[in-house]
Amino acid sequence: MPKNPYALAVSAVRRAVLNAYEEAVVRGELPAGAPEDFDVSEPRDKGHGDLAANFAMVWAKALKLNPRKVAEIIVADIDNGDFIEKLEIAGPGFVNITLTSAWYGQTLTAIDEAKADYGKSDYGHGKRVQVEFVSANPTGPMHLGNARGGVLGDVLSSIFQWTGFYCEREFYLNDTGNQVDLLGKSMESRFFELLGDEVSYPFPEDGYHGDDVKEHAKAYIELHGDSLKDAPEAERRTKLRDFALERNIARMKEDLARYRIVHDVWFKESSLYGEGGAVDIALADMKKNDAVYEADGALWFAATKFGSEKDEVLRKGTGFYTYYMGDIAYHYNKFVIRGFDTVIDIWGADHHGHAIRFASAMRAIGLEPTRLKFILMQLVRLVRGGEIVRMSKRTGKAVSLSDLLDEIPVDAARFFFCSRQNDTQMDFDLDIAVKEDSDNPVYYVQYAHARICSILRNLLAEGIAPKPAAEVDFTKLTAPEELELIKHLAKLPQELIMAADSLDPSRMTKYVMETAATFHKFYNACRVRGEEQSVMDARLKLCELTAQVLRNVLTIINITCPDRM
RNA sequence: GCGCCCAUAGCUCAGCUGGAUAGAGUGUUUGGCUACGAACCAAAAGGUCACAGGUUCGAGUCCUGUUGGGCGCGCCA
Repeated sequence: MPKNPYALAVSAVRRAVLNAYEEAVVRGELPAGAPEDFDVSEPRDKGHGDLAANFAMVWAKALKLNPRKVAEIIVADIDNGDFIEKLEIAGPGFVNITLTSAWYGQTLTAIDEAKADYGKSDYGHGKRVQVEFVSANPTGPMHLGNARGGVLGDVLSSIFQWTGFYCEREFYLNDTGNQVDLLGKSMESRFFELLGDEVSYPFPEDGYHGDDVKEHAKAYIELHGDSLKDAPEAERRTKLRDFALERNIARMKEDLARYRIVHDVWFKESSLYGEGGAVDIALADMKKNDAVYEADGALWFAATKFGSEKDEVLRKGTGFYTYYMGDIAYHYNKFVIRGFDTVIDIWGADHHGHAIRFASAMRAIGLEPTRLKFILMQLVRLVRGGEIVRMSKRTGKAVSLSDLLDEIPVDAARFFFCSRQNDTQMDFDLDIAVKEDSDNPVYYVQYAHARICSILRNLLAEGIAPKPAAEVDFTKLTAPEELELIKHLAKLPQELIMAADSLDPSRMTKYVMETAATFHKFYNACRVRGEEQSVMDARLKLCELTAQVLRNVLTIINITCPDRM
């Protein structure tokens, strides 16, 4: 498994401090009873060293001593080990730590050993995680919310895979229920229209008015003729509905593939129903837990017994199950039947009420609610020329994912949607996204990579290639810009772990932008070509490894990493 | 009415889960290529972190209230 240089430094510091404390207690210099928990992290201000520890301030209260006094005692007798160069007491009692050149060298060596795997860890210990995302209604084209959720889910899944989880990407296909029936009715109406009968089946008031339905109906007639005209109504609607669904699903898969998203599983809602299906099993469980009752001709979930504010209908008076029941059965299937340890559902923020209510459903089927996590995305608004864009110019309907991809490159779209935290509302500025220059952050990052490739090419043309890490003297790297860059590269594995913990893929775009910025600063401060041999070797290696890190992160975000641009 | 989310520089956003003098990008002003890619870098300017309390060594970050914006409260999905 690749190393995590940042975590190694942090734990080395922590161990050294705790050891020094134990010895101080034995000598009677400090009282026992200090809490073990304290923070070792990178200080905000770079002038405060590579790492800073706050143990003195955390302990001061418990030990009834002045924080600076505590710090002095610990620092006076600490064993520096391999990684700590020096410790300084500062401010109210912070201890600032400078790391040794050995640590910097080991960091670069670790990256060189792991290469395309650098960043990976076994943090997840193979735990099974499922990320369900997009799950767009198959009654029409995907919208911008799906575009945002698509990238979030896709990148989050990659983050889980990089941090040692087993992760599947899933699309929940709502192929049954009112909305889909309405699609069947809309198809039926278009079908008769095309056959010249506009009166027998008037278009449903709340039907799907889009041209896509007309096209589906036309295609059906071209393929199968008009035989359905005389078929029983139910059969006709079902056939037309399924035909439209299949075509919509195929189109969604195409659009998603174009967007570089491939789901492992497309799970059909309809498969939950029927004899012995997940609905039956989950319902039996709920009955066992005394969670259901009948009233007013409907079957109810006694959600108030499980923490909700009001009860919910599971089976309507019509005999059909509600979406809620389907969703309970679906999650029963995920956890109990398929054995996922954790499930992440990525939904639009308009579903947050449902997300909150779902905790009681989890309890009712005997599952710990925290195993199910929701990411609720706020709305996306398109902005062009300072104005909010509501409709697509071409179709007059809401802007769809494929409309968006017609207009801007996939790299830019993915990077942009991944660059904001999911709980913020976001404005997508088309003017910037469409620009292929440095205003667009994705090019800033790609430029850094192309620039490094150019350096490597130029030197290779002169017969100079990067050497293996073991043959490079990294102690030659001493400039602040060099050390900053190495420190930043060291953080990738930890950054991935934090992204997995906080379910926040935007950390990766932030990280890679900072990687690019840190490199550009180094580039402007330090030359590679023409320096003394050992310095050149070290800097060239640093360039090569920076490019490697950029590639690894861009692979996670799944955007291209050009050698030239 | 009740519930969830949000509010940080003119604009778009960070702020490492409570740390030291609140940071980037963009826009404005200025400087840096006969030297590895100037799609870059450096500097200046720009702030009552919506408002008022509270918690503690320490609050943009946590708790309460207020204001303003988004969303939700169905035998819809």
